[in-house]
Amino acid sequence: MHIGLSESDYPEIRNVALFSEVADEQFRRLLRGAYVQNFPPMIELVTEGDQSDFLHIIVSGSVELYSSWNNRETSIATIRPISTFILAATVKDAQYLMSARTLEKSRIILIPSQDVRAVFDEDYHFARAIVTELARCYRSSVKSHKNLKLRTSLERLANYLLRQQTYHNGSSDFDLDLEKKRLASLLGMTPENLSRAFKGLQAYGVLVNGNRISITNPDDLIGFAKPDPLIDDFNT
Amino acid sequence: MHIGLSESDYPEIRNVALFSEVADEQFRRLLRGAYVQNFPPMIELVTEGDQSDFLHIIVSGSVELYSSWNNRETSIATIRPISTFILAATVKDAQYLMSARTLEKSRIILIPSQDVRAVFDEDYHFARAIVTELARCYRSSVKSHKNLKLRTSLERLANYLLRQQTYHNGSSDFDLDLEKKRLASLLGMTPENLSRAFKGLQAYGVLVNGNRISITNPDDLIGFAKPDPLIDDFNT
DNA sequence: TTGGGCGCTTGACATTTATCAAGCCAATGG
DNA sequence: CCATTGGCTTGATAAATGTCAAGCGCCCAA
Repeated sequence: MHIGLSESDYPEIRNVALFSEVADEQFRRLLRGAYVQNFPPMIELVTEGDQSDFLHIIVSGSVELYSSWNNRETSIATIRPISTFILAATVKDAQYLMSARTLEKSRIILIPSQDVRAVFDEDYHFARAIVTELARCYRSSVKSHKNLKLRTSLERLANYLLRQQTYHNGSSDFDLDLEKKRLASLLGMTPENLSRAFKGLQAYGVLVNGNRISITNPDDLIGFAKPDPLIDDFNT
Repeated sequence: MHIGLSESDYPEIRNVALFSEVADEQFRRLLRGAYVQNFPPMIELVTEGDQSDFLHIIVSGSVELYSSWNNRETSIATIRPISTFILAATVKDAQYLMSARTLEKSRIILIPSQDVRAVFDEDYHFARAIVTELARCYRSSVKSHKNLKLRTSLERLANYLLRQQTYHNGSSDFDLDLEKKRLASLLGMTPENLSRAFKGLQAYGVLVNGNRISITNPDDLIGFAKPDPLIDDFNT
């Protein structure tokens, strides 16, 4: 399963925003100790509480960040290409706060954490990129926090659907790209409650057929969901 | 109310971790456009949605970060000296995601955001300090998220009290340093519910008398709260 | 000094959300 | 092919949390 990086992988990685501006010498240094691996679904990549060994970058597939306490578990985020995850632990040389598992067959780049910290110290562009990425992650976390505390589960679901619709270029029909039980956990509710919440959104023109969502009356749904860029726009 | 910085303020600011390693020249540049201000209680320092103009550093007093949506408001964090706040917006040159208000009379340093970004580009030590601080904030936010989703309100209160006890050097008696209605909002519950939650913790040896908390049976409370460093330790 | 406001508490009640149990259905593997 | 599994849904019920209304006590300003 472990495969060292070959030169043919370099252009793909260069395209990751984090690396696009790094000087060639530092770029090679970063990748010297790196691996690319293909993982099957449902493999635990990272365990919360472990020391940060590698910075992970997902190139294809999807990864769930989740956390456990006292026999309960909750999904915290779903990561899709091309993105890093758990950068903060790498930067701080600290324990992981979340676990990570593949949801599908996924291709992941692993860069030793110590190399990331070393190159951070040497290459200004890389440092800048790390800060930007960290700030983005932090702001996503704050948005998520606001979403949880300021909205009911029905409102969270409504806004989730609107975000998914945007992601699917505004199409009125699209497929959920998560199992419903994971979506429930991500939204902070039980699967049973999610099922009922979908029913509750029928009143606002949401039709559900298995994984297929149809939004028949967007204005109605928007009127209910009241999406807010300071919560729902993951780019700002 | 606006007071330009004088040289006598410099040592105080130097002690802020963010600035302790910055080269003299860049340090002076940072402070050239900076202000120190003393604010009365309940002054709104930052409004969510506004563009980030200044990096704020609290030197004395306390500041509440909060957020609103659809006529609801929630407290997100309380900031105490010496600490920055809303660093991510400054770094990204983006809108504030949270509002901030003083809770008490507070002394705040304001550094123009553009100077922060400029010195970041010039001074490696400052860049390193910013990344460390950002990572710390991000991790705090993740812990907070876990706290909210994995625990009931009673468990959140119990763990809050244990953290406060630690903060007060493990003393069995201490005063709450927040109004109860703000504590309720911070913990994601109503004041009524908080009032009942305090009653519910009597069973675990928590006595409440106004703002005074006595923890008569710490082991019992710990047994119930199950504190976890990956949620409750704000230093890791 | 006193009246009003505010924080806090309490009780009664409503709503939201979770839990438990059962059943359906599609996918999977023998 | 059938049996099993797991995801999903539904109904009944329970638990957690919020809302509304009232009252107490403290502080502060008229």
